[in-house]
Parts: sequence; structure tokens; C-alpha cells
Amino acid sequence: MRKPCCEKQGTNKGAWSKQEDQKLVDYIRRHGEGCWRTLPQAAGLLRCGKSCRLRWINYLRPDLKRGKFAEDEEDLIIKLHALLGNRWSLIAGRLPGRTDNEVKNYWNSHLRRKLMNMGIDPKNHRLNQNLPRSQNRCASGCATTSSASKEIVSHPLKTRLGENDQLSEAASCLEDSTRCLPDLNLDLKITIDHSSSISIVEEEKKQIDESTLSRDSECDTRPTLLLFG
DNA sequence: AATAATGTCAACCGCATTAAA
DNA sequence: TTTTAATGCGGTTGACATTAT
Repeated sequence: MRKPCCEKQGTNKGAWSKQEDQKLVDYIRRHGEGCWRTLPQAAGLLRCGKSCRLRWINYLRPDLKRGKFAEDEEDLIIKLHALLGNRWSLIAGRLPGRTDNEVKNYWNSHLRRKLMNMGIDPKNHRLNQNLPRSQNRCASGCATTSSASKEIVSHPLKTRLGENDQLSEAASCLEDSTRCLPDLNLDLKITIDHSSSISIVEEEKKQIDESTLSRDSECDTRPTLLLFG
């Protein structure tokens, strides 16, 4: 049996009080982030380190944006989800001031339903076959209206058994979309306002692909895709 | 006005991954 | 190389708010 992450006896749970927040913020301002295990005691908090970390990352960090998601942020989340699946921390990493928890909650409460209403399966970003084509729009951002020009370069996507099935499904969906949605420009290269977002995504996908390829290198008929918003 | 249903979001839990010994 | 502890991540839960009946 695995030990608990930290001593749980006598620790508080549930919502944080203002005083607790203040103690945590003060401590991190003085000593910086890290060493979450010892932080609670050092900061005079009756919380487990995990709880402190989560509170800081999701709520107290000064660089958090909070508030309503902008339309271009929505677009980006949808596109990144199509590429990366439920890798919320990766997705959130491309949205300055947003946390993985926030992105995940927003996806589950807003975007998922939005896609479903558009006749799109939010799991794999495929068009729902039951709806007439005129009602089907591409999930990967092309049905949105953001004015910002965007680029998503998808690296070769391949199936990794189990956890990454979503990736390959999304990839094949994107591939399909070139055929079924001729108005979608999947040619190559546009720029994006989210500064370095795409190049970093590209890098991360490369890493995913590399680990994928190292497992099954026999197949190399992989599409290179690029989406326009 | 009261109650039920539904939505939202902060926080927790358990597993996976990484780093250190 | 193996073991162990710390940290990170995604799924899930539960409290509270809002909307519908």
C-alpha cells in the first residue's frame, strides 16, 4: 500500500480561508515555489503539500488571468484538444494565465456541449454522421469566428495504443476534413497571435511522435496536416 | 415562493512520472 | 540498476449558484 503523499492527520480539507491563502502567498513570496511537502509546516498551514500546490497554481498565482475565455482562446483550446486530446496541462501551457484545471472545467462545461450542438463528437472531433452535412462543421476550430489568424502544424500523427487513441482519431478526423470540408484550408502555414504557441505545440507533438515512432517504426505513411482558423 | 434540475468550478484522489539516494 | 519519495496530471466529486417548473 502506497503511503499518503503527506501526513494527512490533522490537516484541513475543503475550501481555503482568506487567512490560509494569505499565509500561502506570503510564504511563497518570501521563499518561492517548490518543496511542497515541507511548505505547509514552514508556512504554518494545516494543509497537505498537494493541496497547497493546487491552491497556488489554480488560484493564487499572480499571473492568472481568470474570468471569461475569449473567443480566440476557445478556438485554440478546441484545436489543441483535437491535436493533443485530454492533455490539459499541455493545452493550458499554450494559454497564458490559464490553468489546466480551468481549461479542463471550461472544456467539460462549455466547449464539449458547444461541439455536440454543432454535431461534432468532442471525444474525437469527428463529425456526427447523424446530422445533415450542412449542419456539420469542423471541430478543429474552423467553425469558430475568431478574427485572429492561426496556424496549427500537426506533426505526423500515429496511433499509440491505449491512452493515445484519441490522438490518432483526431488526426484521422483532420485528415478526413480535408476531403469532406473543401472550404477548410489545410494547406500550409499561417501566423498566429498566440506568439510561440504553435512552435511549442509542434515541439511537444514531435516528442509525442518520437516516442510513438520508437515503439512502432514500421509504418511511415503519416499525414502532415495544417489547419487554418 | 418552494423545490428540483442543471451548471459551474474549486478541490480532492489516485495513478504515473521523475528525480534522488 | 533498483528503490523510494516528491511532484504532476487527469478524472472525479461535491458545494454552491442559477434556472426551470
